[in-house]
Amino acid sequence: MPLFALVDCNNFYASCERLFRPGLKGRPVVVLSNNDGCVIARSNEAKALGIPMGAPAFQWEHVFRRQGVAVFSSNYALYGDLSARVMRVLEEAAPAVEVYSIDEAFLDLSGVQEPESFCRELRQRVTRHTGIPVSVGLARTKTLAKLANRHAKKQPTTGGVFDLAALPDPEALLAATEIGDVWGIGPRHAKRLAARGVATALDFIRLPRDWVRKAMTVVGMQIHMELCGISCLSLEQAPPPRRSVLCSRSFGQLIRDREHLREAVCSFAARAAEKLRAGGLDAQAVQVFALTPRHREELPQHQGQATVTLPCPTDHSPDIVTAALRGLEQAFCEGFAYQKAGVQLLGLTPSASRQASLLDLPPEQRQRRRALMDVLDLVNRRHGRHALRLALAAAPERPWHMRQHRRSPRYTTSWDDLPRVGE
DNA sequence: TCTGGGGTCCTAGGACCC
DNA sequence: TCTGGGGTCCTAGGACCC
Repeated sequence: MPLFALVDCNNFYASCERLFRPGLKGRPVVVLSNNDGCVIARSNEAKALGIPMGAPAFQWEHVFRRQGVAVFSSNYALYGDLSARVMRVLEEAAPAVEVYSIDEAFLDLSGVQEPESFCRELRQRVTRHTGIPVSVGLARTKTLAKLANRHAKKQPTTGGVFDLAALPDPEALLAATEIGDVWGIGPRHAKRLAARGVATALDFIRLPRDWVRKAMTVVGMQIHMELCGISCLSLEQAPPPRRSVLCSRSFGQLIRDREHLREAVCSFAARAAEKLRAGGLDAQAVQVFALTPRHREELPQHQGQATVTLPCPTDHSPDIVTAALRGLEQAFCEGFAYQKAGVQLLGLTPSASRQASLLDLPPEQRQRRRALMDVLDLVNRRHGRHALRLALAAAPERPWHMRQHRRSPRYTTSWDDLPRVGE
């Protein structure tokens, strides 16, 4: 019988911000999304103030001020680095680890004696080595381990570790879990299920599996089985190959002007191409989209989108930018005020296995193009992401660039931002 | 004034081929 | 009057996750 543990960092981004500012201990902390748009992480104190996940920041500004909430723009350089440290501790301690997201990992503890005390020891180890608090849920399936983890987080009596597999009556926990809180059940399915009288995870497992399969596809059926203790999802230690690369942003102010949108799309395409090369991949197609604001019904709405297929797979920034701008010509409509745009690269294949094609350039020209991209990436790695950019790409001082007024220093990834002790 | 960004998977339906 | 069938590939849309 398999045994899974889910290790999840508590309020991860908020915990990261607190790490180098001991003065924030016990104070409410929130972290905002890109563009300082909405709340994406909250310390327990912030949760206690009733600030919901996803809350638009501007609506809560008065609470932030009145309650002395420490507010941060998101600082992914910091979170990514601390995440890697947490994962390293897990990998050193556990036999098999699947890094599931920036703040979560599944462990396979099938052969481990005394799994619960193993997890308690592991939990302390992570805190000792990284300063990040974590919770651990144990169960026979990944979906149940998620549930166990929620319980470990919410119930202080668990001491941050909860073993559902050792419980004599696991149905009690299912009965206490709202269906929308089950991993894989989103708001749409929760609503449909509610209409059928399903309020809890226990109600759900009592539905006939055939019905679930029909109404919620094989994905729903797997959730059903996993909640019943039948493991369908295995530990994935090697990350699956990427299928797409996306770069999109909301703008600090609406864009009506075609030229400005071209600049933005050019920057996004160039950034997407960098990510592509970093992963050693080529793209076969470039998709561009431009959207008007979702929450402004008084404005005319438009969702423009176009896909351009490349003559042959490439990771060359100018090719990708050119294709993106062609796509934009189709997606863009004069007279609308756009709030967000993006470039997505599709049909990814490893550059190493690139097929020779009749449309390919002669070898010496290919080498020159390759060398150019190598230099571009090298300079930008050494001197910052915008050090070298294509002529069409937006200058960083454009007014519609995203807002990030409250970003903390890059304490762990930038020499200039190292925390100072004893000042 | 102000509501994120980056991913995955599944299915249905159309195009296309033989 | 009557107009095949089966397979594959691609895409769009929907749903979900963190």
